Amino acid sequence: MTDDPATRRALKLFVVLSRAQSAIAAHAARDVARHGLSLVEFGALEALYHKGPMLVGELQRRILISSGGITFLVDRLARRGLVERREYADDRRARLIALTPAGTRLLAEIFPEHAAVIRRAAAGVSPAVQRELIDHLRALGVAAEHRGQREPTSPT
Amino acid sequence: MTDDPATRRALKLFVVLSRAQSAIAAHAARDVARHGLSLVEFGALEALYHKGPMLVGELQRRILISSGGITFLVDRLARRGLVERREYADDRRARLIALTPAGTRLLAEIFPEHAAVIRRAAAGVSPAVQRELIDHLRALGVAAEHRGQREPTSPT
DNA sequence: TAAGATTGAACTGTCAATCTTC
DNA sequence: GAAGATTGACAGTTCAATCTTA
Repeated sequence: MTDDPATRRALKLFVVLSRAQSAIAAHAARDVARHGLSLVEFGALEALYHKGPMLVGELQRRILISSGGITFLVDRLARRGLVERREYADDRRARLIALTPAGTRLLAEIFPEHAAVIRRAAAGVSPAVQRELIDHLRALGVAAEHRGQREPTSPT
Repeated sequence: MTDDPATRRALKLFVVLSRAQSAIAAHAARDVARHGLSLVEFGALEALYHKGPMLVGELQRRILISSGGITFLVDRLARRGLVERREYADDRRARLIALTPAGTRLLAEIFPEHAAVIRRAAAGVSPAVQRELIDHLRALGVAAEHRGQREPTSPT
């Protein structure tokens, strides 16, 4: 595979990181599916529920989806009466997305149980280990993101 | 959001876990895209490169894709001449998937640089922290997977 | 000219049904 | 009847092009 121990370690880390993420995501997805929602749909609703109305682009960056994807997603949620588009006076190109009363009610109903599902899925490791994981994963994520800031243009 | 500290911690853990995974995956995807491959395509080729030929179902479980998805993926890779389907004498329902010489050459060419990309993406945390992360994420992932074994039937 | 959002085409993945072999 | 693989219909995403406003 590779001889260099640092490289082997990094590859292993990426594998276990991906597996753990997908194992917990599977629990989360199964839970929200009971209410006819995908994980991405739930993520958008949850962001609006906890942060309040936000611009389409803000929501897009928060849930890591393409610009075309966010438009289609908001369409879907709007068609189901869970969110609505509002005009944004400060910049008439932009639109504000907000939960409708029905959307707010739905989230108030399903969020607590969803949070409990995540809590149980993570309960395999102790609180102390969870705290360590949070710190270290945050550092790992931030560093990896910053390394991506510079585009893959060849240095002239 | 939630008052219970254990629940808050688990939600936070899931968020940083997802962000770290996707930050590293973004580097990996950008790297293999230079060769016209998606991350899933690369994952399948890499499995075959390091483990040798395997049954369709084995490959499917290894890269976490649906049964329809694996057939479509193998079709794509076969059309590009990177893998081939072989008959499997022990069970004539099954098929063995193997890299072609061209597929093997491609992986020999791109794997080292890909591994280096992952190594650099993970370099934001020290080797000691990486080792801890590997152990704890493995425990977290295994526990979360096992909890999924029993279906969501209510306890009687 | 650029930035925010949307559109339409193309692609990738899932799901349920099916075919073959066990 | 069950298991391995495939198929076809469909849902969800991305990408490039476009429209509107800054």
